[in-house]
This record gives sequence, structure tokens and C-alpha cells, in this order.
Amino acid sequence: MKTKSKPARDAGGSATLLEVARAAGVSAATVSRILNGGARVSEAKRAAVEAAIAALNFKPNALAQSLKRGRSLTFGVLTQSVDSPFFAETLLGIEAALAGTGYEPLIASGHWNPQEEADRLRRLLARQVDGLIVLFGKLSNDELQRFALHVPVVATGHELRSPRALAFRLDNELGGYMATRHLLDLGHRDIAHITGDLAHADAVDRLAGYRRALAEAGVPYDERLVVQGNFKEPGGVMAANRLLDAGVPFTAIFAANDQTAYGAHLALYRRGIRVPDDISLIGFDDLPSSLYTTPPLTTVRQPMFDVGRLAAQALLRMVEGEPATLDELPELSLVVRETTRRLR
Amino acid sequence: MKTKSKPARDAGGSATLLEVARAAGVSAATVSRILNGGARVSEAKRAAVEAAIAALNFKPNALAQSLKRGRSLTFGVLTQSVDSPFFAETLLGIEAALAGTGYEPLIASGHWNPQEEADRLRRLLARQVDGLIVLFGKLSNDELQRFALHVPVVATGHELRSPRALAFRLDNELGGYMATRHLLDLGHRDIAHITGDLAHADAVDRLAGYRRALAEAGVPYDERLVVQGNFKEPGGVMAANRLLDAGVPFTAIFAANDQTAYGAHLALYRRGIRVPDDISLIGFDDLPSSLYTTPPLTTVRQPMFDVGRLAAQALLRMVEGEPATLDELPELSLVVRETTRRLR
DNA sequence: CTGTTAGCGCCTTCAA
DNA sequence: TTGAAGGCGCTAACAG
Repeated sequence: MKTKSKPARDAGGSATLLEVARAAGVSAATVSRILNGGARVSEAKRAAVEAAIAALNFKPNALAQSLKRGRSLTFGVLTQSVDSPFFAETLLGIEAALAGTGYEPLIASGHWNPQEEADRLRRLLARQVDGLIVLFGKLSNDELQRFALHVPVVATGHELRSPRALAFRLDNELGGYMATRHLLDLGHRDIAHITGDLAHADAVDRLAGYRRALAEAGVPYDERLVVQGNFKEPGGVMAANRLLDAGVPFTAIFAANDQTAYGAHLALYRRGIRVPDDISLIGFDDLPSSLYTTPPLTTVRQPMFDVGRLAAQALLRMVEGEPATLDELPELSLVVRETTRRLR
Repeated sequence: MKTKSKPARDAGGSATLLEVARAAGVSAATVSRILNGGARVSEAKRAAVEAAIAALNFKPNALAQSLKRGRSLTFGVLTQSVDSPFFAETLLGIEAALAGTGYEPLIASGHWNPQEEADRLRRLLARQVDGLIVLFGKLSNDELQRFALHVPVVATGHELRSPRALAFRLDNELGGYMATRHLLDLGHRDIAHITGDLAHADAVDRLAGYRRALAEAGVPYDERLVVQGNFKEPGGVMAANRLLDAGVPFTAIFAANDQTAYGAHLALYRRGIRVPDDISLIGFDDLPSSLYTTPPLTTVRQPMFDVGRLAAQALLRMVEGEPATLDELPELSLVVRETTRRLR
């Protein structure tokens, strides 16, 4: 005896368009027309169909629509880790740009692993996303281009511009310069730097900015004052400890990002060194939480919300066939709060 | 002259299964069989098909597969805001539970707005998700049940158990009790409480726990020591200021969540009041960042990663037709760090 | 072992 | 204005 083999879903809902049509005594085509606006339909039938839709609680099957139309109204978004506040803000910007457009983000995480990133991107493609937003990560431009063969791609943290792929980076070198310059302006000359993971271009650029500011101010570069972190709090703790143990005096620290600064601050606190009274500290990113650390953290702001918003807006245009362009390039800015102070 | 009207996608890729079949000189069914394991196929044809797949760089269209199979291998996940570290951790747990199962999360945000939540859930359903995970929010049990008519539902922060819906809450009353009790054990008797948004059951429960601990210790409840916050940093700042301005002395604060504690800490700092030297402070949640505040925050840990993981695992079972059960109920725990200290 | 036949649910000509 | 027919890409009987 053959029994309904449909899986667990639908125990209580979701009629099909055909069922609606039958209930209303019209053809499926008519229902479809009413659903999608457009064509004129007689008032009588329209009323009947709308009644049937309501009665059956009908919702069109988006999968079927996508299959038929060849567009899924979905953008794939590759973050590196959903738990990073840094990405969270970007996601918010994407969400904002997509609101009301009918598009929805399908989010995946690459965990800073090129293989995993490529794998996730492939899955996203298999799900027929109409476009891809790649947030940072370690994919090469070639790989990005390969994906752009299938759908338009917008990437942040990469440099790349082709008809179907657009990438942009913030000026991290300038950011590093701004941070260091701020410390210099405050009279500091012995400025330590805790770098990010130097496998990332951003970390390298920030370091370059630090060196440029120093050079410009005539302060010799002392490599003993530069230690490597990893963009995470524990890295900041360890780096600060190494700095302190090295015995080379310094009055300020430029941390490659806010999380590193948090860690460094904690390490200083443990040794009874106060911020900013004894040592000035500046971060990079301006995470939302940096406004509420005690004291609030001076930092270089990365406008991640805007980055997300602009990326999504650009992609929206690209899927409409317009050329790949950016409305504006988001800019870094110095946010002076209370962890830095004038020397003496 | 009629021209290809397919949209921008596919400028360079994605062959169809039928094309693969033709290239390999077999039928579509054979290709499908090879793709899905199962049936036996001659080595010759298998080789030909695999060659064709590679040559054409073929990836099955997941939309078509889902439509045909009646399962999308997608779970809808309703968070309230992607930018909250609290939800981020839960998402991580869900991601972990889903890894390797073939299921992927489709994430939407409800922003603590019942209308918006319901709307998002409907869209998720339209996309044919196979199950729903609802993380907190303000939907009523009735509404959740209604969604459970269509697909299995697992919800956190609700209480509800039916064949196709499972919900669980952590014991927030106990959490509030634990926090207050910790302060009491340290010798504090004048303990202030900054509540969360009292429209949330969690906030009410934590307050109840606070009162119970007080009562149990024979400390009279003083309503002047209880002010309302909103689970966010600014609320913590304002609440702490109100507490301070009221002039009723206290030696410790129990903040309804970590973000509130951050805000309160900042307000104290601004007035030169040190934590924990002058005032002890305890939060609730144990956000990842609480490990790196200066000093690290004593708090009541909510195992959100586990919450996400357990929810996803339960849902996984439910879509397989198994009854709605939870492996275990995650428990709150006291995490003593450095913002609380013995009185005197 | 393999091909043919039918759709999944919807949209879109094409005729009427 | 409306319906019939065909097909998006894939899978699942059912024959051979």
C-alpha cells in the first residue's frame, strides 16, 4: 500500500498555486498574474483568487519561483567568522542595503582559510545565489575572478576591478599613519606597535603607516618596540608582556586592532600600569564595545557598516547589469577618546 | 530577433545535468545516479560521466534538487540582531552542529519586534526551510505553534513543548539568585540591581532571583536600590548614575547583563569610583569580551554556544521524524573574575 | 545496469 | 482577459 512519502513538512500548510486556482475556479496562469501584478485581470476573478489565497493561506514557493525565473533573489555573503563584532557590523550594513529590495543574504563563514572559503563560495553558487559578497579573507584575485565568471562579485579587503568583479580596501597604511601620528602629536616618541597577523595585508599596511609617521617625525625605527600579535585579545596580552619584559622604555602603544588593544590593556593593568596615565593606548577598528571600555578607547575607526552597505549597493547594481562601481570609498577616521593623553 | 534573456548569471559556467549526460553519451538518470551514490553503474559510463562533470565544471543546482526532493537542507534561524555578541555565539553553536550534515542556516533578524519576527519567519518558510530555530524574541507561543504547523520549530527563551515544537529557557531566576548570592557571600548587604528591560521575562526572572537571594539572607529589599536598564551599555551608564545620585549607599551592583555592567563600570569610572576596590560589580551572560575587560568581569555565564548547538541538534532529529527532545538543558554558572571582592 | 517517463511548483509565451 | 502548454534542472519510479 503506497503512502504519502512527503517528508515532515506541510503537516498543516502551504497550498500550491494550482490548488488556489482550482479553489477559485480559474487557471494557474491567472493566479500567477494576480500574484505578480502586471497584467489586468477582471475584478471578479481577482476577488475570488484573493479569497482563495487567504483561505488556503497560500505562500508561493520561492524555490520554484527561483528555478523558473533563473534568479533566487539571494546574495551569498562570505564572512570569516560570524562571532566577530567586526563582521557583525558589516553584516548589519548589508542587511540595511538589502532591506526592501527583495534580496536576502545567505551567510557563510570561511574562517580565514582559503580552502574553506572557496568551498563555501561553491556551495553558495550551487544554491544559485545571484551575486557574491566576499568580506576579507585569503582568496587570491584569480580565485575571485573565477567565481566572478558565474555571478557578479563584490569583495572587501582585496584589490580588483573587472566588469563582473569589484573589490575595494580601506587605506590601512593611512590608518596606521594616523594612529601613530596622533601619538606623536601628543608628544610621544617611544611608541610601541603590536602588529596584527602579518600574513594579512592589513597588518602589513598598518605597520607601514606606523613607520612612515615615525620617519616623518624623525623618530628612528626601533624594531624592539614592534612585536607581533594576531588581531585577538590573547595576542595583545602576550605582546604587551613581551614589550614590558624587553625593558626598552616606551610611553605609548599602537595596537593593530581594538581586540589587541583590549588584551594589551589587560596586561598593563595586571602590572599596575595605568592607561592613559602611565601609557597611552590606541587601537584600530572602533568596535562598538570600544565606546564602553573603561576608559573608552581611542582608535582609528573603520566604518564597517558603510563598507557592508556600499558593497551590497554595488552588487545590487551589478546584478541589474550596470557597470561595477562604488558610490564612494569609505574612509578611516581618528576617534580620540580617553586612552591617549599628552606626554608629561 | 529573439535573444537569450537569461540574466547576468552564467556568463561562464554551470552546465546542466542534461548537458553532462549528453557530453558523456548517457541519460540524465545515469548522471543523477552517479551523483547521488546509490545505484550501481558500469565503470565505463561512470568514468565518462565523471570526465564530463569535470570538463563542464558541473555543479548540481541545489534549487532544483530541493524542489524535486521536497527538502531544502536549510534551517531558518531567527536571531534578533546579527550584531549582538550574544547571538553571535549562539550562531556559532548552530554552525558547529550543522557542519557536515548538509544543512545550512539561513539567518534572519527580528529586532525584538513581533511583527518583524513573524514576517521574517514567513519569508523563511516561503524559502522552504526544513525547520526553524527561533532565538528569543517576542513571539507568543501561539504564533510559534502556528509556524510549527508547517515545519518543526525549536525556540530558545520560550516555554513550549508539542510534537513539532520544542522550546527551552535557561533558569534565569536561578542565575539572578547566583549572582546576588555571590555578592552576599562576599559580605555585601547593600546590593544594587540594574534590571534589564522588564518587558522581557528574562529580566523579570533575574530580578526575582535577586530578591530571593536577598530574602534568604535576611536582607530587606530596598526598591531605591533597583533601577531599570535596557540590556544595553547606555542604559547601564544612566542607571548607575541614577543609583549614585539617589544617595542610598551600596557596595555592589548586580547588572542584568554584561553590556549593562560595562555601562555601569564606565559611569563609576567617570566619578572616580574603582571596581572592585570601591564597588563590586557582577554581570550576566559572560560575553567573550568580558574575559578581557579591565579588570575581567565577574558574571553569570550563559552557555550560548551550547544553546545554539543543542537547538540545532534537536531540530536535526525532529526533521528526521524523531520526537522533540533535548539532549540536555544547558546550565548557568557563576564565573568569578576580578570585579567582585570581599567587603572590608 | 540503463533509459524513458513523470512530475516538484511556478511563470511565460502563445492562442483564443 | 484568460487558459493551455511547455519547461526551469533535477530525481524517482518503472520498464527493459
